[in-house]
Amino acid sequence: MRLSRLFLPILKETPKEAEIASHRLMLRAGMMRQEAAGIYALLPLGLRVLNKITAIVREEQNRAGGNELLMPTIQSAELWRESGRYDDYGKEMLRIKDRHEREMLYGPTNEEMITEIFRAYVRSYKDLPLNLYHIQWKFRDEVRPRFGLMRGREFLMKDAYSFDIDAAAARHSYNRMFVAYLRTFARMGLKSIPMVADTGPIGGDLSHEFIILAPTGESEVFCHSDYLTYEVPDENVNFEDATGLQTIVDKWTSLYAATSEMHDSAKFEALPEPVRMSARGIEVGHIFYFGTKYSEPMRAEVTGPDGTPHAVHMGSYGIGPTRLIGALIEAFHDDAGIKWPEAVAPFRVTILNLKQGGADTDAACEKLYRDLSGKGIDVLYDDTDNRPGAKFATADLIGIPWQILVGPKGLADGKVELKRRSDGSRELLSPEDVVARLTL
RNA sequence: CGGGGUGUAGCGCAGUCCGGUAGCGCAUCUGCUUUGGGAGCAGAGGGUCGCAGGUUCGAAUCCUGCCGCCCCGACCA
Repeated sequence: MRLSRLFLPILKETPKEAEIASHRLMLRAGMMRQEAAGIYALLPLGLRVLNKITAIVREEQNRAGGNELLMPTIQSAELWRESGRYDDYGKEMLRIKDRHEREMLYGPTNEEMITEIFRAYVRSYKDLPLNLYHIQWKFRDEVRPRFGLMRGREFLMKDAYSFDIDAAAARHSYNRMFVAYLRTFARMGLKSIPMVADTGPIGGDLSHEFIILAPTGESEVFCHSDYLTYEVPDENVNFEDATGLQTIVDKWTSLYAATSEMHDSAKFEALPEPVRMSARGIEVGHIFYFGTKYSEPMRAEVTGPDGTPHAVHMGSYGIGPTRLIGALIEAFHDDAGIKWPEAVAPFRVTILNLKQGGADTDAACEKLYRDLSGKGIDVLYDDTDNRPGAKFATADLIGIPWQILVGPKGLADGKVELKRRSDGSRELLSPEDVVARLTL
């Protein structure tokens, strides 16, 4: 993509409504535009990041055994009356009426609908375990939306639902998601720590929040510092091996870790002082096991080996991809702008032509652009006629992991400069070596 | 939902107290020069002053009502 043709409305000055880094930087980097309180349009750069995030989420859900489908955003009130949540959910649920005065709602979550789909088709324990998920927009009418995408009212959510014949099998399903979540966040460059969580209005008795550490995080968290050194299972982890998964989950839940709401200061103080870590965190995922809370009232049953009906044991598992955009920026930025991890960067590399219109620089940039694009690399070529300083500022702001600086000085020696955004390190290389380096 | 702010050009702001027909910086457009850390000079365009009433010869400014948005708290993927 050529920058001259990319719709990238960057701002030099910070819009006054933005207080925290991610909100400020998303607006400045032209990633999104606010349309109403807690409601945002994603611009091309923001959408690119979101798509990278959802691709990783999807891969890991599929690897763990999930089946992707897509449920609608609008749901019927009747379904929610059946589960008893229509009245319980309160004002956070956006209720609307269609032209026939039928009561509808914009889904804040999908337990009811997925249960309805499940019971319509699944009859036998032989069809279990089953994990269904989708990635869909949700609406929760937050009293006070804030922090840009981090707490919007309309947000994208990956929500998965598991169905099992009994509690033991459900525990295996829960563990699949637990491990998938560890992997999902790690692939984005994030260190996530599972913490025992309050189950809230969704209900149930087994739940973990996945918290990533960021200095500007919303909540205060307390944990054993050894979690920072734990290895995340690699892609060869066997999700069918219930015992193996349980071992991993046991390890990741054995040490103290709690958000401030669940914090037990006596337990925490009992830890040796050097391993006590208190930090700021952002919740990016939440998993629940809630047994038969929905399957009983909604009669989602299968016939068991004994020939009698069994209400299925369910779990639900959420990740907020739009929130993750903000969380990633909170975790990876400096005064100059965003520092995207490569896995989620909108472009992997950007070429800065420091003398646009110069015969040598233009030719060198065009060749680099062709060569890198030809290798399937997401490359952004800054072919605008801005001065070098402006190009540096833009590249740093939008946070592309690799910058290739092509200027008359270096080209005189046949060299261009490869700069790494994350640590600012630079290296003088021939254009061929740069291509080789980036295609390793 | 309580408390506190705020609304003037795309963005950041001044002007409001003390009424006289709207200004600054950045951005945008044109031209020339410039090209390794947000360029310089010259010129140009762009605003129903959040909305609706009212007071007045005259309202961005005073009065009344409404709306939007932000921040702090209680609540949450």
